[in-house]
Amino acid sequence: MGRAPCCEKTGLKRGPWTQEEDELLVEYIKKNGHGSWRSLPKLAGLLRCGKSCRLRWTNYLRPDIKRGPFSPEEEKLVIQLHAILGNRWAAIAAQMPGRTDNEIKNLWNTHLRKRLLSIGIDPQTHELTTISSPLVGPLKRPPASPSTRHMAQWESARLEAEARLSMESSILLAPSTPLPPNKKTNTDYFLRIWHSEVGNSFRNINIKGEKTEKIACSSPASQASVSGMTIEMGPKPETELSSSNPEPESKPDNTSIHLYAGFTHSSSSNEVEDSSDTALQLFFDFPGQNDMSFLEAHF
DNA sequence: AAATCGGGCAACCGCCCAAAT
DNA sequence: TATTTGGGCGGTTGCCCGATT
Repeated sequence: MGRAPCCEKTGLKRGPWTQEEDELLVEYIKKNGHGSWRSLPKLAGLLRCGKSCRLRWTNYLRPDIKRGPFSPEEEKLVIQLHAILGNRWAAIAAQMPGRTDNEIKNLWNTHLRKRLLSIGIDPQTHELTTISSPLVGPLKRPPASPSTRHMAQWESARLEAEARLSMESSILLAPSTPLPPNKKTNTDYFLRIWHSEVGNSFRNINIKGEKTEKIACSSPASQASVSGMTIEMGPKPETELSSSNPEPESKPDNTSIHLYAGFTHSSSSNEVEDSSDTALQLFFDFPGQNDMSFLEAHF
């Protein structure tokens, strides 16, 4: 079953948009909204494919687009979101108001990818591609599935954020100990993403039966009881290492959060080591200090 | 001054998915 | 239920322009 082309290719203009075309498109959308992209070009008096109009609008003409170079903070955010979401540019763009998926994709392909490569970080997995060992020299780390890694990172972020949130709420109960502003941002940021459509899509994938894994946490081993909620951090108990993995929405009970150093994955014990990987470190450090410094140091 | 090279970015292509029929 | 259609997305291309030779 073939698919009909989105529009007639003949007689349509292609290539760069002229100012007149831009004006026609903007004027039409301001008056009528875009409605059906397929019929828009004819109604707006444009000799363009509907797809081309949509692209021009969403990537260039939309009034809420923030143009200009990316700030170091934005670049940092792109790297961190890419570590979680992979090449899902639209999902990354959704977390960065004013930036388009195309812009972010271009930034990644032309700048960030090369930067990561040049400092020995695999831009797809966000892992160090070589680990130097004092005994045997550089070691090649075996690759892990990107989807597996992203799920694990999602889980890590969510659980750490929830743990922080519960700690913060207990701190807030004691007015004499004000909350550090950066901590609040961390929690809100990751919980916001987790509860967005992006996080939801990951939860849905999980429900559909995709492989899941226990989560990572680089926090030191400790245990705290906060407002009736137990937060465990540290090495994972042996009994749980072999158990099947929980669906992200379902915790063992609603009063416990377990943050283990290292995560397991049913298909590969190598991935237990991933808790120390650079991407996670990058991820958890956001957005307090300027952790782009590790990149800047190389350039 | 001219030719070549390389980076950046806008735009296109084709696939996927959900809604409509 | 099967098929069609439109929108959205990610990968890729190709043009433009500044830097270098």
